[in-house]
Amino acid sequence: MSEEIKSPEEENSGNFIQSFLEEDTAPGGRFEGKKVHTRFPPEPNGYLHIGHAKAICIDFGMAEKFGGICNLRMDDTNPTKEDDEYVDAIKEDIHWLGFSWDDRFFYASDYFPKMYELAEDFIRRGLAYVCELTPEQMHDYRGDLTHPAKSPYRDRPVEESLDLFQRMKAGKFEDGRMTLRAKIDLASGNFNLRDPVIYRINHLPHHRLGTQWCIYPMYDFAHPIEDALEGVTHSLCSLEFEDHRPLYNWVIDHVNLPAKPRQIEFARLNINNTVMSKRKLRTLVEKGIVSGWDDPRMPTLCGLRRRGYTPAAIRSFCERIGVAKVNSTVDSAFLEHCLREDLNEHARRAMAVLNPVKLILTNYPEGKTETFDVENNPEDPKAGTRKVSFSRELWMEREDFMEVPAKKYFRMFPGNEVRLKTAYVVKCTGCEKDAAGNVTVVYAEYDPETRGGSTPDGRKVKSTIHWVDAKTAVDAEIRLYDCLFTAPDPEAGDYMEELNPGSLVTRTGCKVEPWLAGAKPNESFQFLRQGYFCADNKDSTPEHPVFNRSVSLKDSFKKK
RNA sequence: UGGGCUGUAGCCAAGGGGUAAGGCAACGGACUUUGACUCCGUCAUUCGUAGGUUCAAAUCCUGCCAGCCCAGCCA
Repeated sequence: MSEEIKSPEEENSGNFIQSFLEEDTAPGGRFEGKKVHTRFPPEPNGYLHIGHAKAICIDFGMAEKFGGICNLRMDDTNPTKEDDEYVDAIKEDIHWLGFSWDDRFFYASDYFPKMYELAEDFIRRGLAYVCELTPEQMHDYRGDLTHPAKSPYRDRPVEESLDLFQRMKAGKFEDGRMTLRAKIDLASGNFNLRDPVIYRINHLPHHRLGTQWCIYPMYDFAHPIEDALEGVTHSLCSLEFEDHRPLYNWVIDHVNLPAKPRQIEFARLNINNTVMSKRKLRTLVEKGIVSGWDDPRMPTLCGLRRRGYTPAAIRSFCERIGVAKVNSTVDSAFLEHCLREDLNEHARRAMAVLNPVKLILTNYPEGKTETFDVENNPEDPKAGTRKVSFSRELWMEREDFMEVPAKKYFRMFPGNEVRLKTAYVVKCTGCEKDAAGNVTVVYAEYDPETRGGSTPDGRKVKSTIHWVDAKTAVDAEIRLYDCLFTAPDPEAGDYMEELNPGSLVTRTGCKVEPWLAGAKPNESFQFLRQGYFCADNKDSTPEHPVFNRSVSLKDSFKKK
């Protein structure tokens, strides 16, 4: 009875994180009887991009799958680059993707008092000490792959460390003067364990606490505590934190908190030819190479949104690429596929001529106008129909006409019949050209017997082309983005200077159906055979509609 | 050179002793009032590599090779 249709979630039949969660919540498991509790912990120092979308889908998705919950937490432990602007943008983008955290929105900075208390406790227990090495000395003393680190202050008396730490907090020392370090293992092959710094002095004002603090906990100390305080069971993060897990566990083991979260790492997302580094994206914005974080060429969520990408497509993509520990690079064609799939189902069809040339039906009465009903989406009858006007003079796509047809070309050329979508079958009779040889008008005769586009005599018409009534058409600007902000060669290393701004062609004087002038921003349309477009949410006005192309259609005719 | 992690098709990715899922891409073909969509078919005798254990190995064992991450008072 029920048809076996694979949903995207079923496509990949599970992943290793899921296995861990099943294990941990099963009888006898580490978190038996507890509900899975994850968190998404962005640092508010930039906008979220498609790479974060993967993490969000994993963090929120896994919790959801196990009937658990996921917190949203701003990991604001370093005031240097953080800003409230980013906090709001991050929340908006996650909501847009379709995830919610209810009342579980937190700031790491909320826990500063508790963290300070725990740090003092570490000192008292001989687990931490104040170190006065300069950053340069610290580096020199760190040792190397085969030689252990040196730390002259590690045996400082507890009372002395405590006093210095309290004075650090009181603002008695300038930035960099001293640090608090965890006393772990100077000889460890894992550098993170060579007495890592856990508190540093920074007199920059914090984005929400101002100058309340001048010492800030480091990630390795703060993060496990944040997780434990929130009752997180599974702290999912990316592969580069694997080496930090022993330190994460060390903090958890030595801190007296009931929750014992488990860190699990997975590979972050790479997409070929796509810049996926927050630092580089920020540079593009700061240097003015793009118009902002939401420039439609950016792989940021707000950029993709403005470009016409849908939350459903992005989530489908994230679910279908899977979760593993291999560093991998997903083909950008797959992202595009997921978008087309969603848009094909949901985007309304519209007629728009990107590169117009006049088409005159010489045997159609002057001054006459008729109206056709066109389906808004043949994939979805519920999308209804709309009225389209038709008269003697129309706009057609310049590339839909060839005076001398190429082989395998079966659109408009003298003597050939084509169908004007939903209107009539017309036969091309010729064209008019200017002095330079450019086609200015295409002439054709319509067949009154074919109203609606069907042929009563059953003859086949090879091609159907789109058009817009010249009498009612509206001028629009259409931007054809053919790729995201790219690096020409992924192997190029630090290619900041070589970033390719993405291929962008702006077409003005495009002709669109009149109702499109009032299109809602971010609603996607399929401009027949030209791809999917959405009204630009910033530059579009009712007088001057602007459309961004999200993705083109696959065209099979281009290969011959 | 020390530590950690990873190798299954062009790209993702399941599978964890019983004879290589699925998706993308590609390529055929059918259908089509979008050269789109949809549909059907093809696409790994073999799982980095060399040995070993076994009736049976992508799965277990050993060696080797390759790639990624780590020496911030970033996260």
